[in-house]
Amino acid sequence: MPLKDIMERQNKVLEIIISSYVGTALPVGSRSVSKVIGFSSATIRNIMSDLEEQGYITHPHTSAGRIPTDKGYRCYVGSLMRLKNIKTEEARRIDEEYRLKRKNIEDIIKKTTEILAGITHQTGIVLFPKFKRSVFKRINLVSIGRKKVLVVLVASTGIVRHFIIDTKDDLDREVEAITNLLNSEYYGLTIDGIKGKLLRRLKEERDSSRSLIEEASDIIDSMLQLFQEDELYLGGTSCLLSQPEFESANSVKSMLRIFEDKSALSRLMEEDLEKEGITVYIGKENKNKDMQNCSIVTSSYRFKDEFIGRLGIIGPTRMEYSHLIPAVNYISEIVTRTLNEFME
Amino acid sequence: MPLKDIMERQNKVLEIIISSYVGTALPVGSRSVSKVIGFSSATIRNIMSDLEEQGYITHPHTSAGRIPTDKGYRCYVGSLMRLKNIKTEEARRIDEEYRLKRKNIEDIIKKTTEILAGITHQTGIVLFPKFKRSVFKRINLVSIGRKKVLVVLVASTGIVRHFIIDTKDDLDREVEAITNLLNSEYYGLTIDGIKGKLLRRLKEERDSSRSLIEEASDIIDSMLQLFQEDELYLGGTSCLLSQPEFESANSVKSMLRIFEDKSALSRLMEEDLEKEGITVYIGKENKNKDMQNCSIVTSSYRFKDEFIGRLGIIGPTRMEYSHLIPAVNYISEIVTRTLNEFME
DNA sequence: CTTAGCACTCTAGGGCTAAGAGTGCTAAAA
DNA sequence: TTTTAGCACTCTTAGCCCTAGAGTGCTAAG
Repeated sequence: MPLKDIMERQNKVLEIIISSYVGTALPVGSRSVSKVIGFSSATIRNIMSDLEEQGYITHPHTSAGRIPTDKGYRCYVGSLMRLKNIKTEEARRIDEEYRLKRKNIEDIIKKTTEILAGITHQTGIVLFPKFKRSVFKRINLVSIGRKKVLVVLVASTGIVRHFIIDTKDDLDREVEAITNLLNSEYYGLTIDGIKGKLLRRLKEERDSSRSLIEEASDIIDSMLQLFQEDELYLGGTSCLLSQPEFESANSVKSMLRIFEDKSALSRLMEEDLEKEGITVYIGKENKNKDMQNCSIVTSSYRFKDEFIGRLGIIGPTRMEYSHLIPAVNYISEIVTRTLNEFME
Repeated sequence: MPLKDIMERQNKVLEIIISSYVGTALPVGSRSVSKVIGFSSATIRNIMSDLEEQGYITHPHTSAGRIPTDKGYRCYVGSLMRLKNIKTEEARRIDEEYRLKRKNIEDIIKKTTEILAGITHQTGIVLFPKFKRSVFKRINLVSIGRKKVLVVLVASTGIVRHFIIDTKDDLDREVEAITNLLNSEYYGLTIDGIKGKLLRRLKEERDSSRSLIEEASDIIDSMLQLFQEDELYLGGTSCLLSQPEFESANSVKSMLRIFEDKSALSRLMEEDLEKEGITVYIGKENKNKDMQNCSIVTSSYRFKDEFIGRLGIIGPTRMEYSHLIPAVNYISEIVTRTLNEFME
């Protein structure tokens, strides 16, 4: 038999093993594969033996069937798998959710985690839009007490951030002037742009209207601090736990550690922010130890052709990639559309 | 022996059982109690038998020591327990955390969940200050596009909420007028007050400056919606899980369900909002099934003598009440002070 | 009322066994 | 040369029995 056919048969067997294991979480024996593919169980055993040698599948123990390795899943996701179209029923449900008017971006993002979880039955993850990356649209200072000013920032993406600062002097009268100054000076710049421009200004105008500039400088400092923060939202953390891989308390705990210390997840998503399309990390491909039994499927969403955030799911490596990858993709497109529509 | 002494000895034994069990999570045998109290193990067994009959302790099985029942803990918390003073080291740590300048209330509240968890080694819970209950201080409308207005609300407590509304007309010019109108009309009222006043206004001025009033009405509607939401923050969800009661995956899952569906917890805390001092719910005293292996210790925090929110901890019924109750109390006092100072 | 003594109960853990699932190898069949 | 049938082998799982140990409850004596 020519080499091509051997490969093809191996692939077919691997595919059968994976799709069976993904559904049942039970090791797959040669007999059950033989029923699907037509060859005898002995032949299948030979093929399986080859697949195991090449590292695509393993044994939990001698007398058990085979289960896919991370490498097996990777091969499946990379070439074997046929992506399924998202079900019209699901698409309808998603569309419906986003058709409802939302009152701010936080609202949209939080809802998105729930939708991700609801559709995929995994835990939904959304990295909040990066304020840092979006351009500055509007600042408003509101005096709310003696020497207390509320600063409200609006980015072009519609993200709003606010913080309260204590000013050196009572600024009640000057609030409007500073607001106007900041707005006209910095409109349309990114945060980095604002910072640069501010520093130049400070050098040029050492003497004139000093206190105003100083106050503005304080405000920008607070802003910069505020934007360092990553915000990561999770949804459907408990629906995951009905999966058999979380029968042991230990695996549940490592999952919880992931959920609680969000920094690892958020770093991971941030690194891939600029990546077009879907990214999949399978098991050991994750650097974080707690995540090495998990797969993570993510995709970035955009605002006016700029990637501003990323969303996806995390679950056991045994997940229905062929179905979930299109789902994540679809949701990221809808989020993109919704955010763009939200700001017209 | 007079009745009083019998009672006293029973109490003493119950206290020993509880404080031992709280520390080790191991059933307490008669011999170990006898070592502490001086009587022989046989005597202790008699006393234990009485305590069991009265429902304060049980057996996991015949040949095991005793463990406290919910009723036992209740009795301990209600009368037996001697509250310990908070350790100066802990108090110092807490004070330090709150001395750092925070940039907004969300920040303070989130930090508080972490501090609660860090000090008590349970999961920290904070019910966000009720916007509904605080009086209106400042509203700001910011035009951020054609027919899009950002509404920023500031309550006297310093809580800030924002939402974006679509207006019927392009309001760019009128934004300031509406802002001023709303500010002067409604300053110092609660939400309910604003609603009432608005409705009266609408009736009186059927003809004059109609569109203005209509716009204002829209805004208030969105506001009212926004304040229905409860916000509950949790911290230290995974530190709990090192406790032996969470060895079984099932118990972990029911805990996760509590964490994920926050509405039950938040309802519970809201109900007790007006209660002075510490509230403790032990095991079956909780109506929610998932919580029946847990105890919840909470206390309200205030703004200017008004209860505005509530904070506390949730953990296994086996917790060090004598130590944790003062800790929760202390933190609620510090949060009260911090919030009041934050707005002077 | 307290205590010593003793029989009794129950759990946890180890060792053993049998059933079942699935493999790997070999030799025969296609 | 590839496929298949057959069979011995391995390993897990569940159940069973047993023992050691912890702790009780009861009784009778102090």
